[in-house]
Amino acid sequence: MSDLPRSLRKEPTQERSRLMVERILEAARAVLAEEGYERASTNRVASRAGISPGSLYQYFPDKQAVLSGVIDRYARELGDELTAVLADRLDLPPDDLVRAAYDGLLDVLEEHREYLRLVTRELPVSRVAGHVDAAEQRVAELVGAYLTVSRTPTPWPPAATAWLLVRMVEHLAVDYVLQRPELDRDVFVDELVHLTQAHLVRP
Amino acid sequence: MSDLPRSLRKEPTQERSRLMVERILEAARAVLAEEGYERASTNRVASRAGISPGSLYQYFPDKQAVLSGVIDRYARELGDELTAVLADRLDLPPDDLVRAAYDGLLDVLEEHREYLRLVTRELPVSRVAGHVDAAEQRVAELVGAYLTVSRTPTPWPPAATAWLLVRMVEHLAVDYVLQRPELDRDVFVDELVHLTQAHLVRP
DNA sequence: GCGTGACACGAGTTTTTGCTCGCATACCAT
DNA sequence: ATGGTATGCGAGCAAAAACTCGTGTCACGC
Repeated sequence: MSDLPRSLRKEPTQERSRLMVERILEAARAVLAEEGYERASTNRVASRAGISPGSLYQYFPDKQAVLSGVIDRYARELGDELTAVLADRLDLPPDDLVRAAYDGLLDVLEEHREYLRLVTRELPVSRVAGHVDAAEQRVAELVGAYLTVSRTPTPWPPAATAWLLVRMVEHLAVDYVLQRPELDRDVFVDELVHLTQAHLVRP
Repeated sequence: MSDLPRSLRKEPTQERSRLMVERILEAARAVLAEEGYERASTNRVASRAGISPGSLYQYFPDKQAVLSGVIDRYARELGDELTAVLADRLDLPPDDLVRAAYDGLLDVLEEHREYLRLVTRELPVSRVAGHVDAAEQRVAELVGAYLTVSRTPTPWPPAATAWLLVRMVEHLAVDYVLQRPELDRDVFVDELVHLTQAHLVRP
């Protein structure tokens, strides 16, 4: 029932109200992306959505809940796609797996480039951290589980290795997508694979 | 003289006014760190500094200038220390250089942990980007110059190699300092060195 | 059809924001 | 001392913010 503790003020029951929540979140995303964090006021979001402020507050208890909604949806979406991409490639032979996974990762990030910029550049990280951490956690767990199950020999405890690899690859991949440096994509992916193997395979 | 184009409204000439600018920046830093970005209003900063709003606007043209001042000072400070630490170790034998540099890097970051959290977690990155980019640029240039001068064989153009190394090491080091994972510091530094060499030395 | 609750509205309240301005005080050269 | 300039004050303004509430509309079960 009310399993959304303070994220939504009331459960939308009719179809049009579900659509209303949709419009609000979409408008919030657009305002955030186009006008920045400081100008993302509830009034502006409502106006952009073509609705009245009152309607917004019918579903969201406060401004923070609206922004959280945007981030949450995105983090969940991206987390879903990432874990799906990884899971999809889990049965490949280990030699191809890492490259295929990073290739898929870049695809997903490219696809959500705009949204990625919004969450990582436009919002104060502290407001995003909780939601994004959850998504990162899922990926790190998946990686850790794979390392354990596949009995890949790891130089560190699997959790620590997963931490390092996920952090390293994620940051580099996000920077690559957002900054588009003069660096061929295949060369870049090769390097991610190379670095990963360098960590895993010790002399 | 007026080499601070629009950052300060007027050049503080007397001693007490220089102290006032100081108090404002310190108060802004404290409010930002303790209460977060949204609550960092000019009134609150002035009140925290124990001065009047009017005095704040005597030196800063607008709110943005105050926040910029905080970030700018920090970015400059950190950039100075980082380049100093690196430059200091530039004459070490290449085998020790990288490790010594990363060790120094971690020292500097640890030392500024609070400030680091403020700039990387509390502020919208888009507001920080310009200032931090400058500091990162200095470091990347230094690394690129070293690679060129020392005739270190690089798999990529020096600029691209510098980009990858700086991004990788910086992100991992910042995450390490801010998240304090269960990972021995020496082991971590060793790994940074290992990864660096893995990139530089190709099979 | 019709009544009842869900839904949407938007003018309006209250609070906070960024910022100014007239006036008081402190400083320094003379 | 004295005058002028630099500095500091804080009440207060206009704009914008978050959020409410009384009123009206819709849609669905009966």
